[in-house]
Amino acid sequence: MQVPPARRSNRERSDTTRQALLGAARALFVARGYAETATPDIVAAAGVTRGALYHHFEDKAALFRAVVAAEFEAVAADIAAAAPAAMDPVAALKSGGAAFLAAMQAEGRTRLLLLDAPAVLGRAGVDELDEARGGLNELQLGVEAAIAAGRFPVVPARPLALLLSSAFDRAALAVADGEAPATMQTVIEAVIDGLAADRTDPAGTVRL
Amino acid sequence: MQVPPARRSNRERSDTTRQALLGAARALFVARGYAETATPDIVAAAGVTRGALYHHFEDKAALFRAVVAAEFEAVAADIAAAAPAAMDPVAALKSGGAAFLAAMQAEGRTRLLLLDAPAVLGRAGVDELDEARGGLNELQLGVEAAIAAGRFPVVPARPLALLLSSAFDRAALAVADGEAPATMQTVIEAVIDGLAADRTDPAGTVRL
DNA sequence: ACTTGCATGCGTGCAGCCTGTATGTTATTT
DNA sequence: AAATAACATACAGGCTGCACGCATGCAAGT
Repeated sequence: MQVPPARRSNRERSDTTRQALLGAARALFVARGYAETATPDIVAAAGVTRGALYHHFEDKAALFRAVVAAEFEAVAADIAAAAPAAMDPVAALKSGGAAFLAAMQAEGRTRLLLLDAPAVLGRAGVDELDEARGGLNELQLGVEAAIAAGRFPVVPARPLALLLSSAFDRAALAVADGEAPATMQTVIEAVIDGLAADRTDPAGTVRL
Repeated sequence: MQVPPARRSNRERSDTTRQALLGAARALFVARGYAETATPDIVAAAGVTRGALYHHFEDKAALFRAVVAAEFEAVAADIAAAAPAAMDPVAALKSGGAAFLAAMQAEGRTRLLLLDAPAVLGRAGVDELDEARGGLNELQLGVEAAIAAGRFPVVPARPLALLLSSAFDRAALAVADGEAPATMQTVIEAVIDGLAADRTDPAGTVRL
């Protein structure tokens, strides 16, 4: 029997093709990297034409940006899903780090967010997307809380958050490359504990 | 008057064109990034033809790899030039970090080594070049020394070195983006001091 | 309700550029 | 003088972004 073009609203059509493009693009970007992935391959996998791609996205980089934005969203969601919330600031940083480490192990996530994204979108572009959905801001708030509670040394919160974020990223990369998660988690906690231990020193301990 | 082709040895010819290519490529990679730099532009700037480029380098990525390798070499040289050498392990890490931070401020170095290199050569490829000329190994040795001296917590040295290296990188990036070097240095020292402070705790201090 | 006009979603073809290689030419080494 | 290294030139294939064309959804007026 004939299939009458199944009258769909424009909104529906757009959404489905956008999703198809984003899905196909993500898979190929992960498998081959941004530079090695050609738009003809993407649209073939998505079952549409290049016309559709360039109708929905300004260019190949814009498509990539959309994929990365969705990925940040997913990371934030994964972390939020595992959030125990209210606890002391230092413990919160540690458990947040663990949650981040776990969330980043989703297939291809490290390549997408930590390898290709900075080169394609620039560091600033990545940070923008990251901050748009929690990420860095969340971490900075955690650092500020730890400082305010007197558990961390009094240093500029944003720069410290940047360094910690970078360390978390590298840890995620190491795990994705085969390093034991427990090992990286241990080292991360050593760094955080260090910052915290530092604090109690002048006031709460006596050095012999 | 005529310029007789000035008989030059093959070695000389190769060296000069290689240098011209590396120099021109570096400048363009820094100015526009790897992906946006075309080989025709590189050879035009170098005053040779694409034939020469593909005679000396397997492909565009190989040329980039050579540029990156030279840059790591330069970083190592800059750091070595500022090395005060023998001091206590923790102080050595701090001064090493400062030297690294300063060395990375050379024009375009952060873009080359921290943004494009990971995407083009892969994390493993970058680490390989880095280790080939000191870099990570140096840092790992420093960490091992601090641990051996009982100044750092007993954690796997390599992973900790990775995290610290990553933090240093991010600090260099921040400074290149306009952040005050003193600020980043302060934060880095806070992290290192934290790791060190941690250590004296069980043995050398009494917690009240 | 109908149709008229416009906007949206998408397919197709084209122009320009870029990479890598094959082939030719000149200079150097042996 | 033969062989080889250092380059120059020409070419093939592929990719990106845009211009254009077509069909369908949609909003308004009557």
